Amino acid sequence: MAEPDPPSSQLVGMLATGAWWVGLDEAQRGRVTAEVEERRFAGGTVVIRKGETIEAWTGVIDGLVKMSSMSAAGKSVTFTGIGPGGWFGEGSLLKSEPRKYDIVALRDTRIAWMPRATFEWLLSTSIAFNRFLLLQLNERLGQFIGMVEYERLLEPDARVARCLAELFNPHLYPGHRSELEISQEEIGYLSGVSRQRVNQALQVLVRGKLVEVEYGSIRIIDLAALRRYGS
DNA sequence: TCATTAAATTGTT
DNA sequence: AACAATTTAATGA
Repeated sequence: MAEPDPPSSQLVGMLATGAWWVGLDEAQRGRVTAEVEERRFAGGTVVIRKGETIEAWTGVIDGLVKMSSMSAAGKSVTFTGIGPGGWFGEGSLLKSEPRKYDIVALRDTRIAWMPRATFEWLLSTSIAFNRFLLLQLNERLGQFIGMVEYERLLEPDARVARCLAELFNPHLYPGHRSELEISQEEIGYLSGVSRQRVNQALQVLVRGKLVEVEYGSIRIIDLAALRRYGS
């Protein structure tokens, strides 16, 4: 389920795409590389369960996870998806609180696992790391504020559009990706829309030249237009 | 390399 | 939710 692995080249590459990495000196980079490990999760399995005390800062190397909450009745509500290059869990680490949401792998996913000690050490020694966290927290705040709006007001087309825009947020998920391997079913999970409706919405977005759809993947053409879609 | 088959994904109703 | 069509992946000759 979650067996540690020696650091792969992709893990190192993923670390290097983070904006905070550039601000670290050699010694700091060395310690981070030595202490971060890689863990694999099969699709559908829980990476971090709601209520668990978090002992690591975590980032997506490869794959896709969703941040969601399950009601007692078994209904799940998804808050956001996190793709390659994205980090999460800093909130729970900073507050030393148990996680408030489940993190579930939507498909086979490799996670970069930075122990709490490493995280706190970076926090107390690197200004670049602090700046990165501030930016990330601010981005997420904006993202969730926007979500309150779209959860209630927007029609399905717009919800899918904004969901995609979030997935390609350059601050939260760096690396100049314009294409993401994600099925329409997965987009449905993330945006709270049925797969069939996702299909319809995507066709509208394709006609509007906002995205291109290929088998099993989406390419973003006009990110700015996706962001403001429906408002 | 090519053909066959199974599995995943998409498009439609 | 069900179904058909399409694409990909896996298998073996």
